[in-house]
Amino acid sequence: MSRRVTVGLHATIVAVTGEAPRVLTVSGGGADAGAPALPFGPLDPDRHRTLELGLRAWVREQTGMDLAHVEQLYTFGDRDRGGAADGRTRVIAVAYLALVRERHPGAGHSAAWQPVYRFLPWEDHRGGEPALLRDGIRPALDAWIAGAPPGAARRERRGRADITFGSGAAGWDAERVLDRYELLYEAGLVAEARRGGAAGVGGAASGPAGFGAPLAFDHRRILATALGRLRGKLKYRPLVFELLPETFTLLQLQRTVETLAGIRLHKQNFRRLVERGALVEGTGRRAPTTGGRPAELFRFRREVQHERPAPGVGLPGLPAAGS
Amino acid sequence: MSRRVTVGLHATIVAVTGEAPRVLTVSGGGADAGAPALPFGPLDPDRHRTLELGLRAWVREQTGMDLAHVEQLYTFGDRDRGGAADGRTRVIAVAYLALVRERHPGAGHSAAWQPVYRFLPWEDHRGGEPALLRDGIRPALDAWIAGAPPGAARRERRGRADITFGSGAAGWDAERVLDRYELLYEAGLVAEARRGGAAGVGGAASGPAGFGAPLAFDHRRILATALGRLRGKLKYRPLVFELLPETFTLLQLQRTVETLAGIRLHKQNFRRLVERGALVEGTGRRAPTTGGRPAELFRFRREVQHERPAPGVGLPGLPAAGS
DNA sequence: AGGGCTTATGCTCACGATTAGAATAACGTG
DNA sequence: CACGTTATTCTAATCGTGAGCATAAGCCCT
Repeated sequence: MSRRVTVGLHATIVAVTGEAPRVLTVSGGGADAGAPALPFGPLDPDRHRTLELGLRAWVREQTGMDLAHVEQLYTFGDRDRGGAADGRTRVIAVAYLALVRERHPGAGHSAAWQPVYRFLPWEDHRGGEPALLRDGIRPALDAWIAGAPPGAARRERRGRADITFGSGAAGWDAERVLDRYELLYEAGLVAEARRGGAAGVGGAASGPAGFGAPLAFDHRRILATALGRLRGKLKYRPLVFELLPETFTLLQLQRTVETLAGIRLHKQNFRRLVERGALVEGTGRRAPTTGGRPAELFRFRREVQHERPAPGVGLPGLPAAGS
Repeated sequence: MSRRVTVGLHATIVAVTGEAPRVLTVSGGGADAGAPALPFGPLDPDRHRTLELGLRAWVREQTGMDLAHVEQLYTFGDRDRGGAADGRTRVIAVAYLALVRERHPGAGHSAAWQPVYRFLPWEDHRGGEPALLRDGIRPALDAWIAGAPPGAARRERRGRADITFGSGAAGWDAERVLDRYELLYEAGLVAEARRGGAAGVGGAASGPAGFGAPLAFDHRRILATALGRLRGKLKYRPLVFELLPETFTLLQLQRTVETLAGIRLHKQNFRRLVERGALVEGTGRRAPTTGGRPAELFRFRREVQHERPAPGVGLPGLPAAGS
């Protein structure tokens, strides 16, 4: 007879502390060699009036945390995506992104904050291109490209690698996080690729470890989706402020954006964009000094959302939207 | 006992013919007074290996059409979203956007192409602001605003109306299709709002008809999501070419973009952007004349996708992305 | 054949926005 | 009080866009 369908609700909960973006994880499921997992739980059609409410309930239960900003990311439903306890249930995953300010993992829970760049180390370009990219990933990709039959197939692989990892004429596109993860997956360069095919086969793979730390199930794919979406949305929605305290200095704001975008920004121009966009207003107060001239504390002007069509912090490449 | 969960796969299939964007509909479900519906069907966990394959299977069955470009839009899961035959099944809807070139509704099927702007008439600004907006919607929204208690609540409503319908300082933002539909829904200005609350209550509402033609279930919300996504994505992905024949004139290309974006564009500048972006290449041939100097036929350069990070057709407001 | 209409295509000019960096201000410390 | 550090202001060069003028190349008509 027909298999049952279950809908799982998955949360990518992101905070920024100590100049690193962090994601909240719980201890992972059995078959996946104990890799950490994102908080998740099945939709209860009786108790959960909406998907988002169900997600919030599960997160509260598993991490003791109440979410503020929540948005839906994507729905994953491949038969072999894993996540089914037995083979008789088809598990669909609806993934969400949540942004939180502080890092209180809620006492009495096993949840822990992990640096996002542990799982996606090739995404952090704040100190220039990571060595892992030059010494590890690009050579491995070159081998993968060379592994295709000459001609169209090989050109195809090279084209994809060039555009996603910014090797060609075009530079690094910070938003293509998911494209990069999926390319590495296809090339067999992340551990999850070797759990491959049939769900429940489990067990760690032999051979080289793969780049970055793995997550349970397809949760690293979800994380990549989340980071890509977040990076893209920073440009036209004032999302950063969900991650910052009530008042902050412009440098704090800039560092938070840089942390998420994984690139460094020009200080003076960043300030100008933020101020011209009227995203913030100065409180008279100044921040405790950290070695130099004390900075003024600013506050997010929530009104912008009702004034301008696409308020966001400027990221290079794309000029600020909404004249 | 626990209700069952079903996953529905919904397709918003869009084509552009005769200077109008069109969406493929099938004859609607019973409870909704025969309003047309989008093609959809439940995920079969045994037969459908992926959600997208399931969608394609349902579309082929209901419309005889094979889809090329397909992308996921959003997953709707509110308990009261309708779509359940009985009250004992919880129906989650995964919505997709598909783009097709021609308009062959597949013989022997009840499917039919409907102009998108029949359902969202306030979205077509190619001939200036539609009269419906000035004479119908804005006054109705003003009444809705005035219906809130004075103070914060009323300011809140006015702010939302201003930003979504572009009444304030900021102009019309073509991408906010979903925001506008949801505002009209909340204000009770679309027919679906009166089917309200409990699923299956059905029956047409009394009172004024509401703006635009309704669709079954929450399918107009899905359509609004699709149009908004499409408008946004035109800017940084070469999606238009999925809707055009193999060769086309630059004016055809421009008209197709205008049709979807719902606004008119400056001809010379549009050409410049398309050509500078190297999105197209001229074939030597020229199109059959339509009254003036014959135009050259162009072809989409598929290679761009492997050259530039964000190739798309230029839309005003936002400069073309990807230096 | 030539004038007039229509659409295509090429080009210019003004303006606003962005990039990059110099210059100056304000604080703590030795 | 000079120095290191961070904040903040300002400038110059460059690029991209918005708008419109001018020219080209077909058709139709007289």
